[in-house]
Amino acid sequence: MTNSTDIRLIVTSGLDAHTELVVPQGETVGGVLGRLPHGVQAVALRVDGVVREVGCTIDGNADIAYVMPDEPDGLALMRHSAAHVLAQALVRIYGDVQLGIGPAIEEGFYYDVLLAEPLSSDALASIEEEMQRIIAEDVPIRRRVVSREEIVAHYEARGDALKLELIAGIPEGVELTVYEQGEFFDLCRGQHVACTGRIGAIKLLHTAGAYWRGDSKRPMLQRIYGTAFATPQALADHVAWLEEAKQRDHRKLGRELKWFTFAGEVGQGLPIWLPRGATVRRTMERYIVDKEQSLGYEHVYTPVLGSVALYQQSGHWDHYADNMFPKMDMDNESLVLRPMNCPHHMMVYKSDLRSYRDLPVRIAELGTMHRYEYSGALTGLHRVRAMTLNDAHIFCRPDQIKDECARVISLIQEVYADFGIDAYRFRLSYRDPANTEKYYPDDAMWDTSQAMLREVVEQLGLEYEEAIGEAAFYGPKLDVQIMTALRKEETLSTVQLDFLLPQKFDLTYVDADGVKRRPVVIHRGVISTMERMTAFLLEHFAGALPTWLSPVHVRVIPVSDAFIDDAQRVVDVCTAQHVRAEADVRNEKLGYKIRHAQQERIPYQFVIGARERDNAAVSVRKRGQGEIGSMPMADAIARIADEIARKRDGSW
RNA sequence: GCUGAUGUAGCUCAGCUGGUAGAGCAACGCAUUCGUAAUGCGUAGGUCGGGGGUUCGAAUCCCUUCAUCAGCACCA
Repeated sequence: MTNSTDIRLIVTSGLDAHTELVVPQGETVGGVLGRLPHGVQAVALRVDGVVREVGCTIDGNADIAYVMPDEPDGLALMRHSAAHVLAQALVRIYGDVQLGIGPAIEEGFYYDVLLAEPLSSDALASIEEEMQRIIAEDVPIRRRVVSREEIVAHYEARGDALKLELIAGIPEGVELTVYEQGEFFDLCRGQHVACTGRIGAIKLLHTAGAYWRGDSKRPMLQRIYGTAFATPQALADHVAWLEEAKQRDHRKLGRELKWFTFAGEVGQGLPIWLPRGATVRRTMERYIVDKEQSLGYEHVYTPVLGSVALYQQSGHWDHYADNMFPKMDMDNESLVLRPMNCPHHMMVYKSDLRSYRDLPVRIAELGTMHRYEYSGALTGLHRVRAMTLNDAHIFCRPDQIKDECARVISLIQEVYADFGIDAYRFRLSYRDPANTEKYYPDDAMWDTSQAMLREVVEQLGLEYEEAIGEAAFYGPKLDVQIMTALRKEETLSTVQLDFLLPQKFDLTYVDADGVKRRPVVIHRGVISTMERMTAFLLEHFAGALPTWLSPVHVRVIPVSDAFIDDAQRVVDVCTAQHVRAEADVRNEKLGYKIRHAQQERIPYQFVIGARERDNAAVSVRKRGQGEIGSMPMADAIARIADEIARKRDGSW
């Protein structure tokens, strides 16, 4: 018989789906798991869609599902608990450690701590050992509500100013909870796994500095990064992946493939494009300029220097002076290396009287600019101090905004298809109204422009996410976010609506009624900077870029010295058809040269021996595919030329 | 910029507690004239990131400086 205080639970998905269970009202998640066939494998329950840890009670009828240790929610619980175990280990080993915060993150967890001594990798190893011990002890993790007095007294006794500050930041009246495990407990909102033994496999990865509460004016703590997985195998797979990721690092590939270098003699963050990399860059530049010109963009050249007054007028000086190279006072001017191209393009617009019929005016440039990035921010080609942006500014009437944005978005989509980039997301970046320092203060302008951008994206039916506080100081952005091969998210393309610079530069056009009106500016970058795009492509393709973008399309390999002249003739035919080819005439064996061509990620190899010479043929090898066989030279070259022209690699 | 780590041949790295620098790959030379991911032998290459100090003696210990890496903060 069902008691009136009983509740009915239905497992809706996963293991034991469709199982029904009647339990007393107020039964715990742990109790429910104990009654279900596979409940012991789960780390928590999803109750009506909400994750509940084992100590939670269930107070009414509900749909439930297991939270398994290898799914994202389960991993998050486990990693959060692992962070507590890390803290417990630190207290055991060091005693007087102040604990900041220790959350689960995307691929693991960290804990920010204040410790008298810096942690060496040996120290990390012994902390990890202590963590293993705590996990082996399999102590229960219990949630307990505490009074403010009790918890404050505890942390005062421990001298933990960090925790005391966190507590002080929690409003009166909010319930304070701690999670206890053995002799240790941590102020925490939860949630956690049932006991330390439920934490599968852990590994501490590295330490780093991190500002307390993310504020560069506050002290720096030691952050210890680690990760946890359900099984040792899953952890081993992750560690192996980290190793593989290192092999795709664009700095490593850029050096190996001789695309670019950095020289201390030239300066920090100032890339030197070597011939191979320069060929890739020139290919991208010619491509995008041709494409933009075909779409009504007008390409210009403007100088890399600009007057400080120009940046004061644009407002950039107030926001970014610290990130510009210092000004040069010459004659009666103060000049800086330009950190962006917008003001120069404003002057292009202002060079003529514009009528409503002229708009939209689309001014584009491969704009070289220099920014004083903080030394710690410099990373290969990804963050540099000298860079060239595929930049453009579209000056249009308000009624043209949507159409122009739509055209930019479709350009972005075409370009990504040609570059072989298929996974990307759209992000609307808004201002953070609370951050009055960072954004131009005009609420009406922000409301209008943010709403307008959202409308464009919705009308195009694009999926998007929203990010508060990611806008430029002058307006909202539509950013195109891509996930790099190293699983870092970054912005490649951007479309920005700007009502501010037209005011600042007093831009006008003459409308149909003869009245001067204000145009709107759309800032947009499609292939980003040449530097950043090159870094991205190297990592994304692990150096093996689509044929049309590869620095060398074909390596011609004579079987022996006797065929050097024949190989050279093949190179000449390729070159005449704009197929980038070079011969490997070193005195080495065939297999050796093929190996090298493969390692250099050259898309095609032509092997030339007696059979080929006698038949005007080449023996084709394709990167990643191996030997394809002999075919007439003219056919092979035509086919590759066609792939290059279409920007699509075919299968042979 | 901040915290920590690292810096040895073009590249990847070895060199224990101080005793005077080594390997593989690459380069170059010679032999070989080769059929689809490494032919053999040989040669050359380093004031151990720079500067200062301790010491009879420093790649090794200390100080300082520069650069790089991880992360933080920043990213128009």
